[in-house]
Amino acid sequence: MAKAEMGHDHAHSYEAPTKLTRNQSMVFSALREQEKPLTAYAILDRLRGDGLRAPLQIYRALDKLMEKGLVHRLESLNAFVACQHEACSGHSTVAFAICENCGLVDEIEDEAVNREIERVSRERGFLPTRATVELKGLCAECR
Amino acid sequence: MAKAEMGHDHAHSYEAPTKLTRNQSMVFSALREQEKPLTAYAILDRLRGDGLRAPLQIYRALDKLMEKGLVHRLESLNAFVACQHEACSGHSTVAFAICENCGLVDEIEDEAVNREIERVSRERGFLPTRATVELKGLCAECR
DNA sequence: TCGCATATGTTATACTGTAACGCAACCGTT
DNA sequence: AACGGTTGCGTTACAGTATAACATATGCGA
Repeated sequence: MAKAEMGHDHAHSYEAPTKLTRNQSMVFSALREQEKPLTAYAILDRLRGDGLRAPLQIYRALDKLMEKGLVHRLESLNAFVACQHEACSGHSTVAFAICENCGLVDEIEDEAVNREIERVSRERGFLPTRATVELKGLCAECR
Repeated sequence: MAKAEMGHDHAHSYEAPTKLTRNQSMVFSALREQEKPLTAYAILDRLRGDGLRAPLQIYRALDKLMEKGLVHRLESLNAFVACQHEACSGHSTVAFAICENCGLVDEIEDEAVNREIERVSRERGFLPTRATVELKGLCAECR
């Protein structure tokens, strides 16, 4: 994955792997250290010692990290989690299985689920650009 | 008191239609008059003329309406929409196709999508209690 | 270098949702 | 009808989530 750190030649076919800024890498680290999803304000609390003070600093970093596919937002929790794959470039839909007991999140990429979502959209003439699939329940450890 | 969580097959009949309270029916009417989802505060604004003043009045009514299956919450919008079926109180998962152009929402109940979600959960030992499936894109009219 | 796009810092504010309290209406039992 | 439990209602205050607006700084390409 070490790629084009010194962007000299722009082959525009893949997404450009840009280096993270200081705030972005602090926010990303905070999320990676935690297995569980964190709200923006929880991230802020962890980073106050590192000089971050305002929610906007967190939200801006999160926006960029999501663009890069390094972080996902869990709509049903208003929280954010580090991608468990190698940077989901965002093309394929991912589902999240969220344990209501321990809080762990499993990131699921499943071909058949995506295919059925595509089919049901097509059947209705709906042209999807983004899908949110979040399951709440009990994980294998907690059930 | 305990209702069956799954496999409750009232295909067409509506079940135990408890009467709505005054606030509940005002909130429900506000949602039905609108094709599009409304936030709690948008509902409140529409009902100020009818004597409602506080967000909590809206949220309490919404909670009950969701319990009854008359209203759904759209997590990705922080908004609420009237059920398009006859009270989805059967706990089958519904998906929502949300048009990013016109704001219309199509409520989709699809067997195959649900089956694949069940399967992928089972494969990972995850025991789901609730699923959120929300698609963003362009509806048939707007594409 | 200049110029532009992006990143940052800060303050203030908007939007979304609950806690806690007391009172009122309803309902099933005496 | 009186009691007592449950649910609903109204209000104030507040917690939690997210963005607007503005100013400054930093990096990078022409």
